[in-house]
Amino acid sequence: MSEATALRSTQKVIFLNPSESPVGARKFEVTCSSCNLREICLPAGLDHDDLQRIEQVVYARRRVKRGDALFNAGDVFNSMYAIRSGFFKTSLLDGEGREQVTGFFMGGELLGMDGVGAGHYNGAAIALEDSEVCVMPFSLVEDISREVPALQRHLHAVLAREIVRDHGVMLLLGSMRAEERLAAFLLNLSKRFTRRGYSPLDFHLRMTREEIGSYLGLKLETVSRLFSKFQEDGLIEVQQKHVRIRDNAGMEQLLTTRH
Amino acid sequence: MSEATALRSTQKVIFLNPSESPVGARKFEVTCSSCNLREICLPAGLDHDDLQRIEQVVYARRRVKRGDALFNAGDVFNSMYAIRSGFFKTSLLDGEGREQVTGFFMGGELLGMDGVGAGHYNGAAIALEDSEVCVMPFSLVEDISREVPALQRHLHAVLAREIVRDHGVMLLLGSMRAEERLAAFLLNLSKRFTRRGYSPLDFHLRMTREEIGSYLGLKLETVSRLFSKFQEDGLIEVQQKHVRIRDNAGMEQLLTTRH
DNA sequence: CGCGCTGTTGAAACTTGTCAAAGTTTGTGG
DNA sequence: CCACAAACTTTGACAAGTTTCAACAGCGCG
Repeated sequence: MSEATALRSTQKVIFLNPSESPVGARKFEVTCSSCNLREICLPAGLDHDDLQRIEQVVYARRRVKRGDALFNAGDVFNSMYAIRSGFFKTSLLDGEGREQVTGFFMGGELLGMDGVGAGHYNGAAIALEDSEVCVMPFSLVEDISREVPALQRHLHAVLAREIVRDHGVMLLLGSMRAEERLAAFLLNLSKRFTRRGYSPLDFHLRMTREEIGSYLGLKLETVSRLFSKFQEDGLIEVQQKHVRIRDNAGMEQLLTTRH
Repeated sequence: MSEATALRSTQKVIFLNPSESPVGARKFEVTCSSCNLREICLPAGLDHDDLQRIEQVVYARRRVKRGDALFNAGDVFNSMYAIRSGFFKTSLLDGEGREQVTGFFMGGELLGMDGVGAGHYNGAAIALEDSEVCVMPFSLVEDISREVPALQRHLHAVLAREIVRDHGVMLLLGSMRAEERLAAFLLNLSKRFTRRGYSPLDFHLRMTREEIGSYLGLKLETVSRLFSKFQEDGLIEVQQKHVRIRDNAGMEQLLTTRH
C-alpha cells in the first residue's frame, strides 16, 4: 500500500469521528514493538519487516475517561481498538432500554470487531476506568493484511477468537447455575489478570454488581448474595470491589461438579 | 494465486480429512453463479471476473446424512462450509458432557468459522436432516481474499455477522424470560425461512424440544409447556414439529412488552 | 462532609426445573 | 408391511433457584 493510501484512510477517520482528535495522536508516538502488551496483541514470530508494516495499522492513540463511551451502538464503524491500558465493558441495549453487558475487556484485548462489515457498531464500549486505546482504522487493517499474510491470519484469528469467546458465554448463560456462573467469571478474570502480570488471587473489580449481574444473566442482589456465600464457604474474601481468591481448587470444582 | 497453489491447498484438505471424499466432489460441478442461494451466500454487485475467482474457493460439495457430524469439536480445522441444502445445529460440550446448542443453520448460511485461527473447531456441527454443503478450504479463501478485495470484505463481514448473531443470543439468554425467548426464536426462524422462499407462517421444526431448550437455556419440559401455552393463547398452532403462526403481531408484542 | 450511588440482607413471590407417568411418533428389523 | 422398541412430547405435582420488594449500611465523589 502506498503512503498516500494510508493518509487518505487515516484522514477519513479523523473527519468522520471528531472525538478521535489529533491531540496526542501523532503516529510517531506509537510503536507496537516497544509496547509491553505486544505479546498479547500481536502474533508471535514476526520478522522485523512484518512488524514494521503491522505497526502502520496503529494510527493513533485515544484516551477515554471513566464512564465515557469509546463508541456507541449505531456509531459509524471505522476502527477497531486495542486497549493499551484501562478497562472496558461492552453492552447492547435491548428493545426496552435494558442493558445486556456482553463482555469485559482489559489491556491487550481488542474492541469494535462487531462493527466490521455492518458499517456501524452493534453495541457500545464504555470505559470502566480512565483508559487509553490504540486506534486501528479498519480500512488500513484490510489494506495491509492483503500484503502481510501474518497480519491477515492474525486478524482472522482475532475475529474467530471473539466468536469462540461468545460461545463460551452462551454456554455459561445457557447451562450454568448462578453459582457456577460467578465462579467461572472470577476464574476467567483471574486467568486474564495473570497473563498481564497482575496477581491472579488478589484483584480489584472495575465493574458494579449490576454490571456483573447483567453479564451473567443474574440480578445484582443475586450476585451480591453469591459473593457473600462464597466468602462464608471460604472460597474468597470480598470487600466491595476487592476480591481475594482463597480456594482456587474449590472454585474450579464448582464448575466441574454437577449440582 | 497460481493454480499450483490452489491444488496444493485442496489436496491438503482431501488427505487430512478422508470423509471429504472426492466422490461427487469434482470442481466443475460447482458454480456459485448458478446457485439459487447466491444472493444469500455472496456479496451483491460482483462483476463477472470477481465472481469467477470467488467460485474457486468452493472446492467441493459434501453430503451429510441426518444425525451425522459435518465436523466435531476438536477436529482439525481446514474448511468453512456453506449450506446448500438441509439444516444443522452447532453445539458445545461443557466439562461434564452436557450439550449447549449454540445455533441452528439453514441453506445459504455458513458453518465452521469458530475454527479459524485456532487450528481446530471449537464446537460440533450436526445435520438435523440430510444435507449438502459447499466445502471452502480456508487457506484458499485466505489466498483469494488477498487478491479480491470484495471477497476479503465479505469474509470479514461474515465473521463479524457471526459475532453480532452471538451477541443477540447472549441478549436472549441473559435478559429474556422463557416466554420471550421462545417467541424470539420462532420469529427468527420465521424471518429466515421467508428469505429462502418458504412460508414465514407455516413451517417444520427440524430440531427436538430438547435442542430448542438447550439453545434457549431452558429445559425441554418448559419448552413443551410454552408451546402449549402459546397455542392456548391463540398465538400459534403446534402439532409436534409443525408450527403455524397465527398472531405474528402478538408474538412480537411479547418481545417488546416488559413483563 | 454529606448526598447519592453501590452494596448487603431478609422475606415473600414467582418462574423454571425436577421427577414421574403416560401418550405419540418414528424408525427398524422381521 | 407390520410390530415393536426407542425416541420424543405432553402434562401434572412439587421442589428449588432466582427475582422482587424493601430497608438499611457504607463508600466515595464532588
